[in-house]
Amino acid sequence: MTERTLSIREAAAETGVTAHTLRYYERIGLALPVARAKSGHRRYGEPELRWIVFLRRLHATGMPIRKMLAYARLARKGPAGADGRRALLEEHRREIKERLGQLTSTLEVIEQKLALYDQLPAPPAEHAPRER
Amino acid sequence: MTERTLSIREAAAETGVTAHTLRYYERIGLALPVARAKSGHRRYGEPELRWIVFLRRLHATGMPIRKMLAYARLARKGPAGADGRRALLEEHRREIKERLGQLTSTLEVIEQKLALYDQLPAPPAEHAPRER
DNA sequence: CTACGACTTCGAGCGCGCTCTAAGTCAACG
DNA sequence: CGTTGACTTAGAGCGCGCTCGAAGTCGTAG
Repeated sequence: MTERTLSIREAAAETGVTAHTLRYYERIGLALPVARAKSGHRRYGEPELRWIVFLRRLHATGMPIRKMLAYARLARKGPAGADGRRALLEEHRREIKERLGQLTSTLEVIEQKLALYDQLPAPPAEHAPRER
Repeated sequence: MTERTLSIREAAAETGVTAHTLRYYERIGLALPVARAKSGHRRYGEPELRWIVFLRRLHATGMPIRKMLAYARLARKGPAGADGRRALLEEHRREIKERLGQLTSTLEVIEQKLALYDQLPAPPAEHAPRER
């Protein structure tokens, strides 16, 4: 029943960010001040880790820190912030879908270009191939 | 048969970047020095526009400018740079696929969270909902 | 008791990709 | 001929998201 807690180094390894970044997130208010050992050292539990991982997901999919911050503030308000959180998530869902489309269409463009390298005797010309 | 050329402003509108950015791309070597009117003003033709659009696609899908620069240099070498260009494109294809996976899995996470807002009487708790 | 190493805070610094400013030139209009 | 306005260059500045350095504290090993 002992709760497993991690040092900042371990938490960093677990979440895939650096210890510097964990402290940074805390000081800008993206994460709450975490529990401390009596030495003053941070101790991370499961909920903190899950929160960081979720933030990184949002960030990796293009959400800027300012928006994550807004979401974090709403989360701290509990039920009162539910509508706002939902709106932010819906907005981000839209943006993810947009990015998916962008990636997919560029993937196609690249596949086409690559196909040229396979099929042509001479490599495809690119804009202004001369070099002086 | 007259070639249609655009001013920097028009080219910017056409490609979706600012005139500032067009000049910036030229000075860092991402785009070749473009033709000039006798006034000294830049004149953009079709190939230049297509090149810029392609660069923006690469960039929008996560390619850093340094890599685009490497690609541009290879393109200027013509056939001699074909292998290198191909390798860069293949690498970027891999990264795009990775990003697609990341976006897709995060999209699922968000869909799940959103589903909670629809089904629960109380909104879902988030890490450390208290606000002092 | 001492030395070590992992932690702490605070603040400065950095790489990226623009973005903007200042000062000047040129062409066309009235 | 004078004004307007779109362009030119070179270089400084900026927002983002970390990243690092300095200086100090704590707790365990030898």
